Amino acid sequence: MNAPLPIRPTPLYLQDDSHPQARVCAACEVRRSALFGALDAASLDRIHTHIATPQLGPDERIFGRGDPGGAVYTVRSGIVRFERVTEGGDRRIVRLAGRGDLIGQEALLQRPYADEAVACTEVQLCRIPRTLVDQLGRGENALLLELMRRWQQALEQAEAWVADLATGSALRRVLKLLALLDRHADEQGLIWLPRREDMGAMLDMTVETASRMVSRLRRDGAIVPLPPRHARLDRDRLAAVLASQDAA
Amino acid sequence: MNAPLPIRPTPLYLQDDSHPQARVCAACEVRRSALFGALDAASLDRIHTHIATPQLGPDERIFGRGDPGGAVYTVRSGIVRFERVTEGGDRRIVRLAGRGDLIGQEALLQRPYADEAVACTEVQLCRIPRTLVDQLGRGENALLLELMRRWQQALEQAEAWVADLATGSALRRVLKLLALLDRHADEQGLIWLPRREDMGAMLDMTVETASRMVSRLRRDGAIVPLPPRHARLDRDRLAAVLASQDAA
DNA sequence: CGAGCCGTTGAGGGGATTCAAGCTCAGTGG
DNA sequence: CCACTGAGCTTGAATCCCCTCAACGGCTCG
Repeated sequence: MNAPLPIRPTPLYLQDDSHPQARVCAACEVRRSALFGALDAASLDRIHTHIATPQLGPDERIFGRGDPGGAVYTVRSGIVRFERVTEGGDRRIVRLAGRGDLIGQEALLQRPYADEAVACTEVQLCRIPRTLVDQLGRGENALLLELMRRWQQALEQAEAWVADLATGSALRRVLKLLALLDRHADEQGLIWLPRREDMGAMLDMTVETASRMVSRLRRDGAIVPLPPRHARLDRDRLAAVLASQDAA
Repeated sequence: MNAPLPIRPTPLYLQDDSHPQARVCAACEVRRSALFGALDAASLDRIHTHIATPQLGPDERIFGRGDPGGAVYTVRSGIVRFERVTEGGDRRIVRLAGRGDLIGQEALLQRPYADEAVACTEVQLCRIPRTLVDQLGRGENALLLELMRRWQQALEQAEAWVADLATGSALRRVLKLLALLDRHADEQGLIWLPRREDMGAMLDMTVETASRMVSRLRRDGAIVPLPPRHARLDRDRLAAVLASQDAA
């Protein structure tokens, strides 16, 4: 059971004669960090009609690997995972995206999606058709800069994933994952705690090992699992465990 | 000992009154796959004077993590590795770049470089000052598209690194690395074979384990090391070993 | 209430690390 | 010319971490 996300009311100063979706876009709480934050009100007004804001539940698919890329998405809330199947035949999660992240950028290059994108938590998206960005790209330079910034950000996240989550002992990798998830904590300070099977797909370990590590941290008081799929972290104790781990 | 790379003569039809560097750019053997392949001759003529073509030997540094990003580079030949130091304190190679790849894209966003870039083999580069792309970006759309394409390519390589090189047994990871290096083989079919220490930094294993795996493949006749730092692969036998590995 | 999924824990075995020693080879200097 | 040296590679033995296989408990749902 996942509690529905709160819906913010439209600010009063925007309840004018604009198109409804334009008001939603302008009021978007992630707009300052979102892709279209780079656009002025006039540009926004030209495109708002084509932007959908789909909402998905856990384990619902956003797009699949190989699907024709018809749109890019901005993550407004929630966590999205990118999966692919290794040649060995097992599922591997290669990256996570959270609030403000841009996903499915391949679409802008008229390419099929490279990975399967699946919602981890309840997820709110902005769906931006590819053609929309195409025509904007002709004139607006701010958008392109913002786009490149996101691209680079995704790249750095992918490299950080290799450096952090694919390195060291099982305990260390779990600690790093928790640190990453902590950056996506909700307003009550709760994190999304993946199923052990998903943790295995992220960290290349078995469900048993993932369970053992989480249990160990739970016994140390560093994490308090709050089913379903959530937990509270004690950052200090986690840091202490990580430090004692590095010392060894 | 690394043999000097062959220098191609300038095609006859280009020996006109152009600037010398313009001729070099136009004759560049990787141009069709290079960033500026998207530009026409006129644009090329405007910028050629500012493009340097540095040449580096093995283990020479191209840029360091945190350096102010003054330029992007196209790899004309050779292999470049991206390193960073994990919080654990040990060196980790997070990606490789080869012919035609664009490196240091952070510079276009006026950011410092995210990783240390080091030449693995003899490397030839095109150095493209950031300001040059800035002014081109205003008018030329083809360049921007090409730029985004490369960005996406780098991202996909990073994700494939996680899926391939950070997954499975030590033998499997070594096999995957060899397959990757094979795609950068030179004209004689030789690959760059990293030092065991570097293999360890790529695959998160010890030098001893890396050595054991290479030795095992050598005994199986799947790889013939040709010091210094090179080897010849038997693709069929490598595939056979990989298959028998997956079966287990 | 039984079925099924998920998480947990234990026992045993295997693969990677750790620690250690010996090897090749290039460079150096007696 | 050749011992000496140090870096890189290889191999062995012991240890340990993680995987595999197995069993069990809590929970949700039909």
